[in-house]
Amino acid sequence: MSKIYRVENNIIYIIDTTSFCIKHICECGQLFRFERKNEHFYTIFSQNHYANIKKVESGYEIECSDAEYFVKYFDLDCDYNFIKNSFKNSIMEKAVEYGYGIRILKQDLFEMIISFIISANNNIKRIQKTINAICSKCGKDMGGYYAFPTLKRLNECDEDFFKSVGAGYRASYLVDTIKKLNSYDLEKLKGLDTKSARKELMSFKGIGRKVADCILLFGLSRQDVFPVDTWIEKVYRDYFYEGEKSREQISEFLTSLYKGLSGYAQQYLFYYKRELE
DNA sequence: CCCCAGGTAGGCT
DNA sequence: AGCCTACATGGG
Repeated sequence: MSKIYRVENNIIYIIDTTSFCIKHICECGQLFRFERKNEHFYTIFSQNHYANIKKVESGYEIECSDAEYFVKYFDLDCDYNFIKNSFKNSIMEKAVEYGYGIRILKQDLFEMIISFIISANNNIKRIQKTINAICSKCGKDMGGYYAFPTLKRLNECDEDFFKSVGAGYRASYLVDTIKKLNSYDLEKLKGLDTKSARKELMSFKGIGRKVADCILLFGLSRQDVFPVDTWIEKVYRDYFYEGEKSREQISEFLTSLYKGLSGYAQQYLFYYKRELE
C-alpha cells in the first residue's frame, strides 16, 4: 500500500480518492461541525481547528490550521481498501460500494462527549444547530470561526443556557456531566479496554449504551463497537434479522460478526441505509 | 392530531 | 435483569 496523500506547505494533497470522498465523510453522521459550500468545497471544524477541503482534478487539496492534526484526524495512514475488501456478504459489499469514500475520523474526546449527549433522540439538523450555537456563544473566536468551548468555559453555563441553544431536556444532562468532568481525568479512558471504558462513560448523565459507543468509536478510535440507533435497528431488521432483540443485543450480535472492524461496518451500513430512505 | 429524530433516566415489577 | 414512560423541540 502506498500513501494516499502528501503534505507541502501545510497543505494536504489527497492523491488517491478510491477511499476518500468528502461528502461521504461529512454526511455519514460522525461529525456535526461542517459546512457544505458546494459539491466540491467543504469546511470542517474540529476542536480549535479548521480545514477547507477542495476537490481538484488530481484529488483534494486540504488547506487547514494544522496539517499534522488533520493527517491524523482523517486517518490518512489507514488502509481503507484492505478494510473494505474484508467485508464479504452482499449487503456490506453494496454499502461499501455506496459509501466508498467514508473514513472514521479521529475526533476530540471532550467534543464527542458533549456532541453525542445532545444527539440522543434528536435529529441531525437540530444537533448541528445546537452545537454551532454553543461554539459561537462560548468558543474562542479564532478569527472567522469559533473553537469548540473548553470544559472550563462550559462549566460556567447553566441549564437555561443549554435550553436556549435548543438542547431541550438534555440540558440538565449536560450540566451534570460537565460538572462531573471537572474532577475526572478523561485521559485514563485511553488506557482502558473497550468494555471498561464504556462502563465509565455510561456513569455520566445522558450517556447510555449507544452514545457511549459513538464516543468510543469517534473519540477513542475503538473499532470493536457497533452503535445501534433507529437506523441500525432498521438495518438489523432488513438484512440481519434472526428474531426480536433489544438494541443492546443487536449491538452485541453485530459486534460478534464484525469484531475489530465493527465500527467501520457500522458507518458504511448507517450511511447506506440513511441515504436510501 | 399524530409520529419521528444517531436514546436515556427513573420508576416499576 | 427487563419493561414502561416522560422527556424539549422542530419537522413532516
